[in-house]
Amino acid sequence: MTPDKQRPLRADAERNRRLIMDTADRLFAERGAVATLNEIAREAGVGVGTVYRRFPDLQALVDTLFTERFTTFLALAAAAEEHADPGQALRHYLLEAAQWRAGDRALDVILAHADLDARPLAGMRDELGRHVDGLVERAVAAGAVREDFASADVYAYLYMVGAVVDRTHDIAPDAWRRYAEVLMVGFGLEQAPTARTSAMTDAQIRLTWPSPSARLPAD
Amino acid sequence: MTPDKQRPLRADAERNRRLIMDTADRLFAERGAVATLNEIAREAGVGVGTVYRRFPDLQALVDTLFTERFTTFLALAAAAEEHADPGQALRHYLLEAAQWRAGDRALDVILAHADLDARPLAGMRDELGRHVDGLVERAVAAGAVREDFASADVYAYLYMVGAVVDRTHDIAPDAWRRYAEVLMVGFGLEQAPTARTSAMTDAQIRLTWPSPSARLPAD
DNA sequence: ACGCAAGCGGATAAATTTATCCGCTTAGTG
DNA sequence: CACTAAGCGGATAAATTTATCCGCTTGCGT
Repeated sequence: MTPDKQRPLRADAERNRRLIMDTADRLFAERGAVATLNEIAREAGVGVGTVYRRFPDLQALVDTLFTERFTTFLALAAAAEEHADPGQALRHYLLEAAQWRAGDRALDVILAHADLDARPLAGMRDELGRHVDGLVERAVAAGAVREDFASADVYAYLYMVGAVVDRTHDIAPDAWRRYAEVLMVGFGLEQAPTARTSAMTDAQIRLTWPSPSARLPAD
Repeated sequence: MTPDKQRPLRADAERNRRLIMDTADRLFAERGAVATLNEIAREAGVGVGTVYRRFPDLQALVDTLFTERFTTFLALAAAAEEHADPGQALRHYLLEAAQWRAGDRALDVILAHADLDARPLAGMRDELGRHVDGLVERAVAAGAVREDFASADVYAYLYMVGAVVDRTHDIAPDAWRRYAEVLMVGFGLEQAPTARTSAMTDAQIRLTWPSPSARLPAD
């Protein structure tokens, strides 16, 4: 067993590492697409070598960025479990998770390139799975949701809300709330269709259609 | 005004054009991502020049492929309007549209690269808009759906079902039906949560998480 | 069956992306 | 302070992608 007791990075190296991650993050958010490691280096004001030394390729950088975020995401699930009422707990989680998804501009890019089977991510995925299973089991047992509601529905919900978020970021930042509500009603988690958020206008929807300009935003 | 009366292509050229389009389609479907024009040429067994002569760049090819498909999509909307019952008409359209989305493996790739503002596509988009507006107005007037239901909700529905479809193509080809139903219930378009399609298993959901292998499928 | 506009193929140029190597600099220990 | 392991930068090589050009071939109207 090789003792991979890797000592901490030198202060300047750690500083650069952070700078590279923050720059990548900003770049991903600004353009809605990944940037090359060379671009990130230029933008961060460090040499390419410095980037490649720390992140062998784009995948490594993306996975690192995602690992950091995933920690927050896990915390949300843990926090939701605090609720005494199982229905509230699940509702709360679904709303917080969607909000997290909506509040992070770089996240869709990162998700599109992450590798959940890669090392520390796989463990976090499994831990998340346990939290979600718990939330779902309790809510179903309490009759707070359709009796056939399953963990898979939570992930599907996130995929669906994510799809709306990705297309409405810049157009109607709160549009996702309407569909989060619709889904919860559909899942029997909420009774009244209260329509807290109204539908997008035709002009707004128009902007969500596929177009190259929607893919390379600021310049 | 230049009379761009472009005479039909020579028979062999037309044949090649079709071959290129079909090959691109197949490649997109197989790999879940766009291929380069040179790859398409090689796979189709024609010279690169032949491809570039007909399609100046990838965008042109994608837009052409999408235009063809969009015709089908418009026909669905027109057919749905036949229903005497406005609720049935809308329900029927939502289901048919989702099914169309689910039944075409190359479609998500094409959608991700299409340019709806480009010429004949813009006109088709507007025509679709008129059909959808009609379906929605009639359904709302008849009280078959939530009174605040809007055209934007139809597009959002498609984005959401599309998100599920894209991740479950190869894993559970019918999974989207469950969420189409959930959304319809949430929109007040259907009363009973009948759960015709059950949720995916944990193992299936696992396969929908982001991973590079999910992006380059067969090899 | 002739003639030629239209079409074809694919070598190759240009641009972009990806990644390495190595001489110079510096943080941090003693 | 001095020494050295760790880190830095960026020129440049390798791989990939994108696109053009032009000599040869062929469909098809007469």
